[in-house]
Amino acid sequence: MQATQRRAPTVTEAARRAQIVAAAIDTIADLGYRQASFARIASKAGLSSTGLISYHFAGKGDLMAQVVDETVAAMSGYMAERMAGCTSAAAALETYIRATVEFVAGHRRQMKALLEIFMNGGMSYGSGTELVVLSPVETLLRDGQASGEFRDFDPRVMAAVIQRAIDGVPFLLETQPDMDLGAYAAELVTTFGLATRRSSCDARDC
Amino acid sequence: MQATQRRAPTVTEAARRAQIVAAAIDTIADLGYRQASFARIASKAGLSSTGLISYHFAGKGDLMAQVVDETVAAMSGYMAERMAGCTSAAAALETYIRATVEFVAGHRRQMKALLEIFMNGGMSYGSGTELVVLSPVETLLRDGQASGEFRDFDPRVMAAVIQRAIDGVPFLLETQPDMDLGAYAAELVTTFGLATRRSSCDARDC
Amino acid sequence: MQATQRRAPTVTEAARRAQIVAAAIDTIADLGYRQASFARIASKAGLSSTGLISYHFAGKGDLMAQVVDETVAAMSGYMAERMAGCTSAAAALETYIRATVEFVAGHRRQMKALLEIFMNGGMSYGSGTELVVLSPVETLLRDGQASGEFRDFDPRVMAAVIQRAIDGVPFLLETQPDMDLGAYAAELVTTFGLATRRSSCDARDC
Amino acid sequence: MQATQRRAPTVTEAARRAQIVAAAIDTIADLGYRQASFARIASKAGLSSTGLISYHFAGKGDLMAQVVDETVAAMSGYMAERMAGCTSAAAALETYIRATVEFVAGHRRQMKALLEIFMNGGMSYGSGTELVVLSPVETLLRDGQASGEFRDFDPRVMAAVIQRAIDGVPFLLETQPDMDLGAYAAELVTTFGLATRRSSCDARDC
DNA sequence: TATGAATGAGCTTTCATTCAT
DNA sequence: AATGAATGAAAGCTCATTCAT
Repeated sequence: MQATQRRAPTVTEAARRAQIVAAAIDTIADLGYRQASFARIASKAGLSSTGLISYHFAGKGDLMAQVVDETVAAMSGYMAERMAGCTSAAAALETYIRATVEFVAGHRRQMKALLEIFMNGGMSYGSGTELVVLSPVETLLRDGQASGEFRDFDPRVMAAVIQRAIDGVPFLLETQPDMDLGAYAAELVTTFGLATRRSSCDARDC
Repeated sequence: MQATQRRAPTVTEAARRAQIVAAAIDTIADLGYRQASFARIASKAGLSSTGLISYHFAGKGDLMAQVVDETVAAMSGYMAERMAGCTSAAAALETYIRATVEFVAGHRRQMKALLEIFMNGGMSYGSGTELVVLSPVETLLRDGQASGEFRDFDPRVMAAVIQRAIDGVPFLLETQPDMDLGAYAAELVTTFGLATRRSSCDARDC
Repeated sequence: MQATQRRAPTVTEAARRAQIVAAAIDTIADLGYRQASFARIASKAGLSSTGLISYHFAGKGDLMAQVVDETVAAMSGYMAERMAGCTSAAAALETYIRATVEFVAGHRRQMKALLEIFMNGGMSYGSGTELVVLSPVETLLRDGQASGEFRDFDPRVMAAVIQRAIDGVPFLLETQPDMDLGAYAAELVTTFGLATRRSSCDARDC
Repeated sequence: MQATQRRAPTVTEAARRAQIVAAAIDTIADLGYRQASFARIASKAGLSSTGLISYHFAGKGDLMAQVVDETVAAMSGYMAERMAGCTSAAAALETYIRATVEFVAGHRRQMKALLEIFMNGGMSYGSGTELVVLSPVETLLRDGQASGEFRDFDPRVMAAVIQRAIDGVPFLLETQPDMDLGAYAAELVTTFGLATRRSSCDARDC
């Protein structure tokens, strides 16, 4: 019952938990959520017993939640760093797209695991992702509309569209592993630039 | 035996199969792919044993393939009807978006089941979706570029973005069940209209 | 329940039963007893339903008993013909060995099926074979001892040894399918000639 | 997990495995291979679930292989001890026959199980028996021929005949449980003595 | 006489979890 | 803190058999 009542974790415990979480990510990425049994995760982690996982985590759901938390935290940190210093909303959007694509491309195994968990575990896509990940884009879009940079559209819908375009990267990579992600990001930047900004004609008084 | 040698199916058999497929869709939609065991599907269908499912289908994969086939066939029929008579590529794109959103909204359970199967079963998203569902959009976009209606973009990337925007409807509906789908479709039409068409400035020789 | 209460079988019924028995032999010979399910037998017989087998036979045991009966009857007929006209016991033994080896070699599928059933079905080797097949050899040996041709040995033991040597042919054929069965029979004839006959030295007053 | 990665087995594990193997032998001997399901073996072993068998053995094939290994090892040890110190080939053959009959008679349940597995499991009689059990006799016979003790016969055929005569003991015991095995062995010794040795007439220059 | 349909028990295997040590 | 052992439920699948037509 160690994992349920939150006390300060020892160093050893933290290390074990991290090791197990890492093994879980690897296993899910390699074999998919369904094949990622405790037995296989323990095997990949070099653990002698599945009981050790049960000992450190309250259950399978708990372990998966930790995988999600860790991955989302990593992404959040990366994004925060990259987004700092953006002046205009348009620039922020471009940065957001490029940075996210880059992160997704550089953490393919984590993203695959994340996706598998969202689709498979009880964790619903809506309740998890939308609140944590969707929001920043929507905020960004609202800011752009307020400042007059962006045309009038439903920010929630546009945010969903953009987010899903970015989240689609893993799928594309599965089909075309050698895809040029810089080009992909550039396409998205152009596309959503055109889709969001006030018409350049208007701007140029046509 | 039934499932191994292909004969002309009897009326009774066709009915049973349809009943089982329907129960499978319901079960998957309600409980998710992982919980959709033969036992639960049989229970939902009011069958006496899981053996009857094995009797009518070669295995779980076969049953799931039938679910996919049936749903895709329904969507294809619907789309074919709606797409007929589109003259310009832009009109075709608009119709495609509106029709697909409508269909998805009107067949939420089937779409949920479809998604679960794609994510979970052996049926890979890439091999399944891309060929069956993604392709028509890409073709449409290529046509528009060839005719000069659309600007120069990567049609595969744009197709993926559009398709994912549409496939996202079920997720949005989960969060906001009362969402105005007509408005959503209209937003998408506007968005991808702006994103794809040759700049109006160019058209007016700016 | 047709198969349990013995009435005169119609021509059609006899044909069906023979067809099913033949299919059972083929299936067992090809796949082994364990894989020889009603489904597979029906499939090999070109039958539309396993129910037809249940209709014609009281159960799986009954069907297997028919396979045994039919094969044993065929062998008995063949042996009776070949054994006719043997004068001395030694000649009879030689003929018995050669004829049985020939029959076994010429009906490998039936013999394989027979063996599988004996080893697998409830039908015990002792109760079935010993009474039906073992006896003639024992009788033959006793006759030879009575006439003074054969030395003094336990006829039951010798009969068992001879019979098992012959029954071993299918096993040898499995390992060495191109084995020369004539040579094998000749070896057995010599071996059991030496083992059974009164010493030639004694006969020649050494 | 246990069954997949080979570690040094603990005392407890070894005991459990031995217990399960013993229960498997008993079950097969009592009910035959086909009825020897994990459920029945577990029940006979007093285990709480079939899962425990799967936990200790990689599968049914693995368990059966252990049964075979254990039995063959026991027999090999017994035979090695008994065969030591045989000088002539004739003496070796006699010892082999007597010792094997004794062992078979004293381990009827194991032998029955062994036979059932050979006939039923994937373990083919040819690949298993011929190499492990048949060979020593054949070698022995070849040695006797080389030394001039034995007459000229096909050693493989003779070995097969001898081996099958010995393997037939369980069947005979099934019919006549009170059979005198010493007498049986003596009969075999005499029989195969006559069948193999160079004619005494030749020896005496007849 | 024969068929398609249905049944329910049975199979091996995998699983997350618990527990004594 | 960690291990090996054990548990029992659940999984997908096959089977011989029954039955209405």
